[in-house]
Parts: sequence; structure tokens; C-alpha cells
Amino acid sequence: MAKGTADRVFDALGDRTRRALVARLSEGPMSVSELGRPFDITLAAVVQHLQVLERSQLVRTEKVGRVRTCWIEPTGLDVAAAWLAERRALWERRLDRLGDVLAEEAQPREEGRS
Amino acid sequence: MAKGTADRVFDALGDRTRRALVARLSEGPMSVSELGRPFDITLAAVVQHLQVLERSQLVRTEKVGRVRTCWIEPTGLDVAAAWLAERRALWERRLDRLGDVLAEEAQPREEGRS
DNA sequence: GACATACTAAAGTTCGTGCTTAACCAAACG
DNA sequence: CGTTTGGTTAAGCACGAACTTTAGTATGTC
Repeated sequence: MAKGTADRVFDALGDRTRRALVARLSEGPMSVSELGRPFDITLAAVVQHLQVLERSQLVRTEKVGRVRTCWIEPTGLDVAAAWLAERRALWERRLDRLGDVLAEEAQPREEGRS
Repeated sequence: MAKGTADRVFDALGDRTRRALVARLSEGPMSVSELGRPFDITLAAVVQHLQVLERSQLVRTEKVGRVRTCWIEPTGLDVAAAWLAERRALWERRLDRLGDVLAEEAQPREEGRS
């Protein structure tokens, strides 16, 4: 099965360092080496993270001359936010079942169960 | 450094199977074995995922008799949503710098750089 | 009591992926 | 031209985490 967009976004955001990179990028666009400066990792590692972030549509980059500038693509974050909102909405509608389920477990009925 | 709440949430949501578990749980509260039924993994694995989800505050569980019932804690999702919203808001305010940065790279000035 | 169910806990295996090193290329600068 | 700077790519290592197996506990059912 093909990986959906939400999947890729959460995979990307599942890594501590990548979240930090996104946080740093949210302060404004910058070059790859500038982006990676505060972190204790190689430039190569930063580039690899960047590839994941680009695949997930969270970040976009463009190379001018020999310097690649990176920036956040806000709609990428929207995909994740939408997934969360959907789960939450779905849940809110079923919340009332909670009491029923717990009560049912406590004193099971003799009703038919498959 | 201590792991922040947002960190734990994204770590938890960083796994494909756990996202599927959350999705299933968003349809309503259910027992551990019922939760894990559609998945091709051991009950033990489901329990382990559940521990991560509980630590991240995304899910709460309670044991009555020998059956443990699980349900989503909506505020857990809120933490993640808030993180995303914050990055996005921060970014929106700096978006205008993009043009400047790209232009600057294209034709660097002779102004002082540290 | 005996058996089944629902889960738990520990231990071990395997596989992914985050990281490094090293070699490399192209652009800027003298 | 040679050197430095900024980035790319490939290869390989190493650690963690997702999973299984096994064995065990407590609850419910007959």
C-alpha cells in the first residue's frame, strides 16, 4: 500500500532531531549549514533529515548557486493537524459510549454475543 | 533533559501501528484484545504499544475485572495540535523574509558579515 | 475444583534508521 | 590557476525499538 501524506508527515515528525529542525526553520528560511549549526551532527546528517522533510512536504528547498535555502511549507503542517482534528471529532461523538462499556464490563448481561 | 509532553506525543504517533491503534480507538472505547483484533500482531505487542500511548497521555485505560478498557484522551491530541499551530503561526510571521533571503543569495552585497 | 479467558512480564531476536566517514562535485574567491 | 566553501552521495556501523516466544497471574465459567 502506498504511504499516505499524513503517514509521511508523522513519520517525519516522529524524530526528535527533525522536530528541532522544523522548530528552527519556523524562525525563518535559512541555508542548510546555517540550519544545522546549533546541532551536534554532521552536515550530511542534516541533509538526510532534509530529504525526509521534503518528501513529507513539510519543508521546501531551492538551490541558488551553491547554497540551498530551506523553508517551511505551512500546508504540510495542515495535513497533520487535520488528521488529529479528525480523530478528535470522531472520538467526541462516541465519547458517550464510555460509561456504557465500563458498566457492561462490570456486570455483563446475558444478551447474545456473537 | 526531560522529555516534554509534545515530544512524547510525536514519538508515540511516529509509529504506523500506533497511529492505526489510535484511529481504531477513535471509533469508541474497547478492550485490549478487541483493539488488537484487526492487526497482525501479538496481544503482547498491542499491550506494549498501549503503554507508550498511555505514557504520551494520548490514551487512558482502566482495568475492571480481568478486562482492560481503553479510550482516547482528547487533550493528548490537543498537545500535538498546539505544537503544530505554534510552528505554523511563528512561520507565518517570518514568511516575508523568504524573498529577501533568496535575493540576498543571488547577488550578495559587500556589507559586513560577522 | 478444573478449564478458559484476558492480560502481564521478561527475555531474546531482528530489522530499521540515524549517524559517521570518505570521496566527490560545483560555485565563489584570491 | 589553486583553495576554500557549501553541499551531495555512497557505504557501513551501531543502537534502539518493534516484535515474538514463553511463562505466569488473576478473573470468570462450568
